[in-house]
Amino acid sequence: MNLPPLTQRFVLHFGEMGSRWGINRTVGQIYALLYVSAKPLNADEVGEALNFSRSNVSMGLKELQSWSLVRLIHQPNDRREYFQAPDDVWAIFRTLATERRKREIDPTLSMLRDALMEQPSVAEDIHAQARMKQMHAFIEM
Amino acid sequence: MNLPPLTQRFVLHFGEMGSRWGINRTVGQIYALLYVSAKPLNADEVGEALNFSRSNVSMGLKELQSWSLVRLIHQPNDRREYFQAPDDVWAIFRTLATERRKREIDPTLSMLRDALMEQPSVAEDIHAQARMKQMHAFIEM
DNA sequence: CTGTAATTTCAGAAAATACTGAAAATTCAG
DNA sequence: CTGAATTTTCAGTATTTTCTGAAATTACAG
Repeated sequence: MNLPPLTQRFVLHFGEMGSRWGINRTVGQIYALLYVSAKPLNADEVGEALNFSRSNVSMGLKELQSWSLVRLIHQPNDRREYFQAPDDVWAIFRTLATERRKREIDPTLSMLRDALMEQPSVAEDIHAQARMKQMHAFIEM
Repeated sequence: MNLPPLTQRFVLHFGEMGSRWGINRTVGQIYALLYVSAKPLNADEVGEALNFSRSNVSMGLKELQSWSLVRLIHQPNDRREYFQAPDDVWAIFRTLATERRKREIDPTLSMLRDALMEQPSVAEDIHAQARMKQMHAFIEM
């Protein structure tokens, strides 16, 4: 990895941090690099800058696209795909919040809804269901 | 694992979900079990209910305590340690938000602060630093 | 104190996840 | 169409994380 010092710090930090989020080191670094880059980069440039295999970059970019965190664009007279991170920090935040709800909250809500429909069959489950109800009410709000 | 049906569903779901949060399956399941349990449980009971080794339970409970998600209590005339999940859902949410900030936001803020003090040495880093400034301002707010 | 019950630590095994290179698929200029 | 450029897929390998059993430590009743 051969990046200017500030960029490198930022990229490495996001790599570490990535794992505390749901994303992995590679994906975190790719995002960080695109975030601070002055111009869009193509997959080869990303791989070169971070020393990742081309296929790893491809997968990482796919994941970032699925999170809507990077956008794919084309340069005139260049067949390759270029990527950039949107620069409006507010928009990034909203995107992240939405995606996170979709992945972390919604499945739980639906599980709880299902469980609340059931008739508890033993004493312990009566209490358990009551607790689930509390949680459900809270999240719904 | 031999749990009543609703409890089991809840526990398994939290296990899966755990990985989307920063916690692992085991820890997620332990928390879920304590959350729906009508009474505090000791480590052996947890291990028995979930089929985890005693040491795994010990580590999981440690982690949950470090997140302030479970509380350690003692029963009269019983030397073992019992655990329960606080029942105020609001309090749980606040705890989680605090812990999450501590682990996910604060380190980033401090890295950004440091990076903003530096004098960029190359053109790319000038732009990178400007982007970091945007991010810093946003988080700070 | 002493001995037993309870908890924690930790090195290594097991499982899960991430990463790579090679091959397949896709895209598009000519 | 053709074929070169580009991207994607995927099976296998490498790395990281989780989990366990055995041993060490701690807590406490008598």
